[in-house]
Amino acid sequence: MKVSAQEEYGLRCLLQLARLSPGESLTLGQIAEGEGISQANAGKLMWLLNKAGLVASTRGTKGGYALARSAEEIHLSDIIKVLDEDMLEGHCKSYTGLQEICVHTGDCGIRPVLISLHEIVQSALERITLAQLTDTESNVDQALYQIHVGMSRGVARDIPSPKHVRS
Amino acid sequence: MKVSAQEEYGLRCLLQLARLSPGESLTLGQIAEGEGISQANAGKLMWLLNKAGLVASTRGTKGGYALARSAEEIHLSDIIKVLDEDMLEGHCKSYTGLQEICVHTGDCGIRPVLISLHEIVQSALERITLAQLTDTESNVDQALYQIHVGMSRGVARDIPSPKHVRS
DNA sequence: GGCAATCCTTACTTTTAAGTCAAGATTGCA
DNA sequence: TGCAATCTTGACTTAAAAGTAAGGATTGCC
Repeated sequence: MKVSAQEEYGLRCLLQLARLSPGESLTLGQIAEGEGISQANAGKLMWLLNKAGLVASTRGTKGGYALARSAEEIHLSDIIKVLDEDMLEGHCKSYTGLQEICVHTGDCGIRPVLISLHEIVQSALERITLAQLTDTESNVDQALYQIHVGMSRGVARDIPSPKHVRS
Repeated sequence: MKVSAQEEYGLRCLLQLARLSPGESLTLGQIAEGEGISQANAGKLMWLLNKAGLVASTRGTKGGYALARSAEEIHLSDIIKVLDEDMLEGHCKSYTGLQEICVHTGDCGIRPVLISLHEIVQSALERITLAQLTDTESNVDQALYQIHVGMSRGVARDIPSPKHVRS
């Protein structure tokens, strides 16, 4: 249950764009340098994000990338959805997309759990915008802490508070 | 952000053991057959779970696997932790474990978010036991729905209720 | 028009995760 | 003791994800 490299770097590249002033843009070279990845790799990520309508690209000299809409209107859920291709679809194929068929048809105990987990993560991601990530970050920490606390209500079990939240 | 094949199948194998009556056990062959995977593959998973102290194995004829403690005492978080080797450790190495080093030292914006996400998932997993999964399952659906609802409190945003929860 | 800067796209290589195989070790039973 | 059933372990093969390379297409500028 990890964030893939594609998800992580795609998110990071978008973050660079989110920090630009209106009208500015970045070239592939600049984005790649900022993340310490190859231009080719950054190109692939930006292509995906472009195709999904999250970034706008202009070609030719003076070209580059910018967000397709304001950072306030882009939620992490949008981004992850794009970079995490084969989402849980199909009938009873494995959640990972590796097994096309599995022996558990219908009532394979853990499937509802996996789906619910996915929904929980998705809910969290829907509450965070790119704009929030460009701030001082304490903003996001607060939001995530809220979610954390929210979860613990109504269920009898202690949750350690996130260590990185500055009280 | 997917559940890996190893996590999914490991969990499923444990579920088989959780359904046994006290004193019973299953051989590798039985476990493998139950999941539709090869015996070799099941062997690898059980070995990991054994090493982590979640299952107990006995060798020789009449041997097999059983849970090392009661299903009520095994939380999904325990299981996932074992099957998802390189957890977020180290300094600023990528969350995915692929990049040993990255250019973002110190304040790489998204890291706190990734960690918080991980904690959110972990919190959810800590509230579900293997025992709950062996029940009618509506049990777990309820628990997860609670978490879902809990999250939405205190944050102004609509969350679609999980489709698979039978009202 | 010509050239340079840039994005676009496809095919390829490398690395990692997943899965397999086979030989070894342990136990129970006749 | 010997054999069959079982788990254990390490090396190997295969499949998927990640990353690279290179040529094509578009644009702006002189």
